[in-house]
Amino acid sequence: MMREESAIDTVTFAKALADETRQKIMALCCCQLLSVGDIVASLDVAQPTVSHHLKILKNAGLVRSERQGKQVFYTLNQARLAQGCCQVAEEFAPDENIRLVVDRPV
Amino acid sequence: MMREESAIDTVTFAKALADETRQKIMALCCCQLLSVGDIVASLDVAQPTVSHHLKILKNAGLVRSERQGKQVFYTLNQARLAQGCCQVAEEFAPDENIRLVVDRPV
DNA sequence: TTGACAAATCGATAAACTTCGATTAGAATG
DNA sequence: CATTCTAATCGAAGTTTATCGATTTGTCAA
Repeated sequence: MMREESAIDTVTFAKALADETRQKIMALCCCQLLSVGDIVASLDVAQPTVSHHLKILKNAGLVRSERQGKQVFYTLNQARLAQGCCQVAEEFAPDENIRLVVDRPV
Repeated sequence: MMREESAIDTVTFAKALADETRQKIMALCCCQLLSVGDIVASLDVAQPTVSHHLKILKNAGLVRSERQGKQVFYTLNQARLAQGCCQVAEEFAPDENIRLVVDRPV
């Protein structure tokens, strides 16, 4: 499995999501491995800005990184993001029924 | 039903969640109707600060308010919160299966 | 209508955040 | 080892946000 099992700090989680540029980065590397350069090329912002946002996302556990030679590739940690969403919902909306459905087709 | 059907702006939603004081307010008026004074009494912050945060939460559709005489009561809109969580999960974690389970026991 | 009470708005201040140019660190290559 | 390429870090500037005291608005009661 190797999922992050630890609980997420909901403030850290929400702050990581609370920026348009970071949401664009998340959307970009949602289902793929992208280098920092790839992300910079896709988003009208400078390279240090992208690195800054990636650091915040990484600190929240929302992206994984992997060095390949000179480049560093990032990808969204969807499981962690889903976990954060569920945790927020469970904590603040206990009367609603939100579930992480585990019977995912392999 | 009378739920908010409109899609939530995920940046506005995340920004509304991205503050510790606001999360405390949400936790407080999660399952009850509380006046601004009640909230102020529970949270070590001044009344204008609470009003400020309530305005942000209200703007995001996360609380409902209701005047009763001199007082204004607030309560968390759990359905809206759950909707926002699901929307974020669906948008950024499409490979995970998160659902708003509708077969809620009446 | 006057007074008292509750909450919203205003204005100012301080802290946090975003952004970017310049520089540094790390890795491959000649 | 020098060079080149990629990404991280640094430092500064500008913007946004959180906070509070003071004031205003709105409501009820006397």
